[in-house]
Amino acid sequence: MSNEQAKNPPGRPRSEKADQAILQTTLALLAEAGYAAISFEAVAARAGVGKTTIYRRYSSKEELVADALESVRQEISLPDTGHLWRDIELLIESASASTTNSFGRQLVALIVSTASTHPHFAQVYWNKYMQPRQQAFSVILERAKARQEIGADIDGALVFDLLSGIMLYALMFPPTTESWSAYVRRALELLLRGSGR
Amino acid sequence: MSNEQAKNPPGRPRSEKADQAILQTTLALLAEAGYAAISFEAVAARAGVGKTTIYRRYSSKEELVADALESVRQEISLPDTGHLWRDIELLIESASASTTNSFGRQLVALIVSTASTHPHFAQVYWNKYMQPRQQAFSVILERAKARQEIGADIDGALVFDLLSGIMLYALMFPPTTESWSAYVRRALELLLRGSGR
Amino acid sequence: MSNEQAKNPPGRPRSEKADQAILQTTLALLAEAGYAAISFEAVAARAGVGKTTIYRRYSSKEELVADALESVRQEISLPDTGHLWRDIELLIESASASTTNSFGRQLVALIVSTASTHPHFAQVYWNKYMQPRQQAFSVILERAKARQEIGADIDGALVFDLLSGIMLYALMFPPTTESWSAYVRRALELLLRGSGR
Amino acid sequence: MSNEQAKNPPGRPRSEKADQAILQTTLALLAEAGYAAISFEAVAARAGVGKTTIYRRYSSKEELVADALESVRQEISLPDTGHLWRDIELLIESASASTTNSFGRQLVALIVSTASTHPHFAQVYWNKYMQPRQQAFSVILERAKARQEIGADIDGALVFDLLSGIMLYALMFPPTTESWSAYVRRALELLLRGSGR
DNA sequence: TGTTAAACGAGACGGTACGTCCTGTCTTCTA
DNA sequence: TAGAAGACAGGACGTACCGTCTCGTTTAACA
Repeated sequence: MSNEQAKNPPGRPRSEKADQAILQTTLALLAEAGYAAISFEAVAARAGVGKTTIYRRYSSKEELVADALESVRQEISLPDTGHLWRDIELLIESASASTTNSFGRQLVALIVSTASTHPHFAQVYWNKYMQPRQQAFSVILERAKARQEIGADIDGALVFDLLSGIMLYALMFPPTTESWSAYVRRALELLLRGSGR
Repeated sequence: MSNEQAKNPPGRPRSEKADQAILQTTLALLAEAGYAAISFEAVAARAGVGKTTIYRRYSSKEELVADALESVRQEISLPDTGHLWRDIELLIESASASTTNSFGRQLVALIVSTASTHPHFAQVYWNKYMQPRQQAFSVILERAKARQEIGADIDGALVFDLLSGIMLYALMFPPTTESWSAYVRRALELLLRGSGR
Repeated sequence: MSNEQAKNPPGRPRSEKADQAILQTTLALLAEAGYAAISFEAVAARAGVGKTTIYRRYSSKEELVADALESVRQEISLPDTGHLWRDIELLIESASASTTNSFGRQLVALIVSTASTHPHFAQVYWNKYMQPRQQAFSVILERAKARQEIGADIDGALVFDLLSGIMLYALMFPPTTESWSAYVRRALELLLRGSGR
Repeated sequence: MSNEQAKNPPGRPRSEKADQAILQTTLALLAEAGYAAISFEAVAARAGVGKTTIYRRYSSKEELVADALESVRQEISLPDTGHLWRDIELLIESASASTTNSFGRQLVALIVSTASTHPHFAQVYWNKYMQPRQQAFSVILERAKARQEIGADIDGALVFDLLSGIMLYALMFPPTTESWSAYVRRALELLLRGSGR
């Protein structure tokens, strides 16, 4: 077949070094000064790269940042202590840990900021960060079902979504009468109440 | 008493007309072209007002928009059909209605966009838009408790928050396998399941 | 007769104190920071006076400054040593003295700056500063004529004008090969050469 | 040799077209509306050029105008009729001609206005406009000396300066009892009196 | 081993918006 | 009715980025 093998285009190939410099600079700026501080001009200057070189790769700030995020390695640990609550506890703790550092905070803020205006952006975040966690959560609930800690009819994904939703919500409108974590725990209890734990 | 009567400050008082022109122009731009299209320059030009006049009142775009939002009249209807589900249905419908028009959409997007970077912003939105609805929701649940449709121990505010949270969440990460409303309904059912409806 | 006596206008009379404050502040600013630094705003602020109060008196920056200049007391000394050259020497020295201090320098610069665009301005300067000196110079030359130091047909005013002219000229285009005063002296010699000194 | 050949700097070179547009617009504004009407904003708008493009070249209005003046072509005609007075007559006439048009008037006014505050400005004017005329004048006097119309000891440059000076002076303080040209002629006669014409 | 064609860094281009300053006018309260 | 205080519409200032463009210079695959 003709295009089975991607033929090398003529001319000088894209510089891998420039790729790296651009992405790393983008992530660095994101962590240090936030999304608003990212501009093609700033990235180019700091990465020691021409503006054209960036425009050739990305046609908007969002594309650039999305790609930078995609390049970050993520590892999800899947706790398995044999007890539903302890597993969940560990999961939340791990999520919390990756959100409290400077980069994580900026990242969440960024997602919230641009989810509405740049859906593609949220898509990347979903695939890369949320979905794996949703699946991990589901696995944990399946194990709990097998141990008959909770009812078999409960929808793990939905519980995860509700939990994520209220975390998001609490981020925008922080609870005033109790701590953030107490609030989330209360929500979790409500969610699992009917499930005969 | 000394400061019982607020004394007029010296000098020409702020122009009420300018106040109005600024706020209305801001809201108009928000509805028409979105938050990003709002600039002091644009508002000044369209409102027929000097830039200085705006800067005298607001020191940032966010302050300006926050004040504009605060100036919008909001009315919450409190349905009372005698049936929990029908009441909730009506409430959701009304919320949905005020979100589907151009201005509402821009507004929600804006809140989500800036909640993290400008907490004050979210505060205004909470006081003006969310809290009244939370209270309305609580009233409806109280009535349902009185009719023994649901258990007396359920926390209306928390349910409202969880519901709002998942709506927000679904806005950022739209469900792929089912419709938005079906998804929300499923969540609501899960929430009220343990409550002996 | 009706208007023989300037009738007091109704209402509050103009404040003498404000008059003074305005003029002095104007002169101070002129000496300190130059003509360009003078603005109605700046004068008002520093004089502790409303902008309106200044606008009521002067309709342009030039009027204001012209009036301020007019308020400065000037004294011309008329040297009479019995020798033409010594008299001229003293006159030049005195003129030079009143030009070398900060205020004098600013003043001359100002006149040069605005002579073309604001003739009225130069008029004030002429009446107040130049004419008296021209007359003093003429008197000195008349005395020299009486002593037969110079010919009777020489036009003192014209010589003064030529001398002033070249001083002005030398101010704009400073001589490069000799000192300012040597240059002026050379000119003076040329001017009086034909006059049998 | 190393720097014999000026190496091209990296990056896109300055646009010659923009250079021209800026200078011509500056001269046009100067001729039409005077120095005060020149603003970076106005020049940019009318020249169809970004403000930045002008700021990249000039850091002040004065620099800009100085360069614009420097770009104007000037030709000095050197009359040679064989008679001193007729030559001078022609020279003055030519100088007068180039000063009576709109541009010339603005130009002289400008020089006078800013000579004191922006010496560099006067420098350009001197090199470009005055010096050539001073030299032409000297040549004419030299010829007159050769013809023995005037004494050999007369300093042409100084006479020129005195003449220029009184013209300048008469511009600032116009003669009240006689015409401008009669006044200048009288001065010229005084200057050349001792020279046995 | 050259040729060639695209990518590269650098930086200028026409623009838009920023936030500050000043202008000349106006509107209020106080004296 | 003058005065101080200060708000008003307007407009220029000088700066920062935008997204596009034009340079001279690599850099590798193809001829």
